[in-house]
Amino acid sequence: MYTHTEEDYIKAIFKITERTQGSAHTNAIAGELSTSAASVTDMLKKLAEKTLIHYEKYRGVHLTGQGKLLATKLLRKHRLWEVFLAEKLGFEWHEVHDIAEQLEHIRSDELVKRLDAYLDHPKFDPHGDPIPSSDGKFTLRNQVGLETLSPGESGFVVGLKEHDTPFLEYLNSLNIRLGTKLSVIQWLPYEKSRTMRIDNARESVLSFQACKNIYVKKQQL
Amino acid sequence: MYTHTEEDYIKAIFKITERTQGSAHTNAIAGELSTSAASVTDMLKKLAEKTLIHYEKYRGVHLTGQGKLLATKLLRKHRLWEVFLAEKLGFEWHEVHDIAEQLEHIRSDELVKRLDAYLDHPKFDPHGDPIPSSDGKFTLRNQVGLETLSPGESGFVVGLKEHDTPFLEYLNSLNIRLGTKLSVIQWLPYEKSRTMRIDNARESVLSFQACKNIYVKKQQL
DNA sequence: ATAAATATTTAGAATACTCTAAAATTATTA
DNA sequence: TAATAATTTTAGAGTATTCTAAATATTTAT
Repeated sequence: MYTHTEEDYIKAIFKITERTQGSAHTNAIAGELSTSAASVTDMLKKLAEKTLIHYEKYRGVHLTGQGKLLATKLLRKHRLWEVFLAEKLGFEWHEVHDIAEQLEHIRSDELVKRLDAYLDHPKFDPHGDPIPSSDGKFTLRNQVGLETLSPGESGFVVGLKEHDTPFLEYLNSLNIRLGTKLSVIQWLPYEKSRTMRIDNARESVLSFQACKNIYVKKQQL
Repeated sequence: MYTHTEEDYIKAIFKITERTQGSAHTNAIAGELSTSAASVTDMLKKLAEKTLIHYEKYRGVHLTGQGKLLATKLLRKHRLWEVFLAEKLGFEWHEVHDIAEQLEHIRSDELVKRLDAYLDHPKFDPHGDPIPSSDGKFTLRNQVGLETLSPGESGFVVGLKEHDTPFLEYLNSLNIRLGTKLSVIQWLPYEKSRTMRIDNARESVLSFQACKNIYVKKQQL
């Protein structure tokens, strides 16, 4: 069994290696967990001893198979709880993360199994992120960044790249959520922002940055 | 904010003072938490500093108003989660305690509020224990121990005194649960056990000890 | 290729919680 | 009430996690 803290480190390492496609370095982990590099070094030694990571001094770390399985189990729990909070308790998508961060540490395989069934085996969480199966497999999806759509093209929101609270609240205020149809009206030269029609109704300008953070499934014409 | 461990101590003290109507002594707390008396002493000092308990050396402790409020908040969370686990996820009553023990430490007032509403503001948990309101009030009930019923009298199970797993599994095997109707057929001289009719069907012998652990609402004749 | 900048590790110490063994206090009992 | 038993506290130390500051290694820039 692993401590709460060890689990947080494994999740952070998983997140970083996803992002960088390589190994997670001390400072990156320290940044992710808002702790000091020295604390990270201490913990890396411990995690290496428990064979959750491969660790070479000064060279960064990556997860072992065992570490990866733990990471996906945590991600699975986190995202299942997010679905529960959003769908059953009616929380908004920006409210679910912090609570799920706590719930993901609850230890009970049976609980996860029953929660999954109760929620009807969801494949994606309220932010559109895929929920790994119990053996660590993710459902893939053909999605593109909203910024790749040309004027005249449309897509449905299927996920987000980053989901910090301010961004989620901003999307909420524009009535953009999972499943929302977005149609590109025009590309504006200024900061590469786009004019967008939202669900065939309201029109709004989205920055290039915002578009890059929104994944859509392209509507085939 | 209090640590997980501090919360466990407060719950233990609450439980003991409920039982003994007085103050909780070091050894009792150590027993309840399966820890050493020395550890308890350390923690009592800490809890006293945080004004959660009144503590006099060698004299035992009792909760302050602040401590009592914390204890009932924890109990509320624990029991609401038990209802969730039993009613929504289909766990048996002997399976819910350990998981709820973890879930009760999740910090979010909003979560408790929504969970309560989602469960339709339950007043009792799956063992029949009352769920305190958010301001710490308990719903009372006119219940008596099953051992007080004379032959010919009947009652409906509304709660249990102790609920360790073996006892709960024993009751399960007899098809005794909350709401079950129990009719006393006769008192047996041997160990004061009773012959009982269960839900107007099956007949079974219950020990005096078992009867004392079952609370019933007497059926008025 | 060396100096400077950056990243990482080590050393030493702090906090939270735990323990065993010994000392102190309170309760029992005869 | 004095001796004994039981309980509680203190002392000293261990594990887990964290920190700052100093030392070391690596990378970058000249």
